[in-house]
Amino acid sequence: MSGGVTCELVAWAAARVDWLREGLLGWFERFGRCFPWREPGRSAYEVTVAEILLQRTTAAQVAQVYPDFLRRYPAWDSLARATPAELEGVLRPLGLWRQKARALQRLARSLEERHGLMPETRRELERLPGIGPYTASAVLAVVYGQAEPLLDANLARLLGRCFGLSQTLSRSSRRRLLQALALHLVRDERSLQVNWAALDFGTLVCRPRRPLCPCCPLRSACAYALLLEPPATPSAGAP
DNA sequence: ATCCGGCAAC
DNA sequence: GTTGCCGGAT
Repeated sequence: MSGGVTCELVAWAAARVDWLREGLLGWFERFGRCFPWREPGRSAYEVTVAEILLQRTTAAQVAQVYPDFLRRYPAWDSLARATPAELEGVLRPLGLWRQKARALQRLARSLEERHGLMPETRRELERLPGIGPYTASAVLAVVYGQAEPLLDANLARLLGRCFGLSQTLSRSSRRRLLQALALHLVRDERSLQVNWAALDFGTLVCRPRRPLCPCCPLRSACAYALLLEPPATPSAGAP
C-alpha cells in the first residue's frame, strides 16, 4: 500500500538517476545559461519576483524586463505602492501581464503585513497569493538552499522520457513517480546546480518537440531515445 | 492552426 | 478537476 517506489526508488532507478545527475552537471558546465536571478546573493525578494515572472513564461522574455523591474521596484514596499497601470506596462512584454501584475501586488501587500519577511516553510509559502507548489519549491531551493526539486514541465518531460513513463499511467501515479525521481535527483550537495541544469537541458536539448536526441549526452540511458533510434543496423560488410 | 506553460478561480 | 490568463514557437 505504501508503494515503495514512491518513497524509495528501487536500486536500478536510483543508480540511473545518479548517472543522469552527473550527465546533467557535466552538460551544464559547458552549456548552462546565466540569468540575473541565478546570481549568488540575490535577496528573497529578487528571487521570488523572478519566479513569479517566470511562471508560464520563457526565461528569455523575463530577462528583458527583470533589470528594469528591479530598478523601478527594488523591494516589496515599492511594489505594493506601484501604480497598477505602470506595473502592467512593465509586464506587458511577458504576456499574462494582467494576472502577473495582480499576483505581484497582492503578494507584495501580503509580505508588507509580515514586515517583508519571507516564510521559510512550504505550508506558509503556498498560502501567499501567486505562490503555488512550484514557486514555493523554487523559493525553498534558491533562497534557503534546500534540496527541493524544481519539478516543472521541463524536469517532468526529461524524467518521463528517460524512464519511459507510460502515458497510460494515471496522473497521480505519474506525479508520484516523477516526484520520487526528482527528489533523488537533487539529493546532492549541488542540488541547485542540478535543478538549473535540468531546466536548461529540458529547454535546450530535451525540448517538447523535436528533441535533440542524436546529440543528447543522456541518450544511452534514455528510453525515449532508444525507442526512436533505429536499432543499430549491422553494417553492410559485417559477418 | 496547434502546442507550450503555474496558479487562481470556478 | 476544469478553465482562463498571454505571447512565443513551431
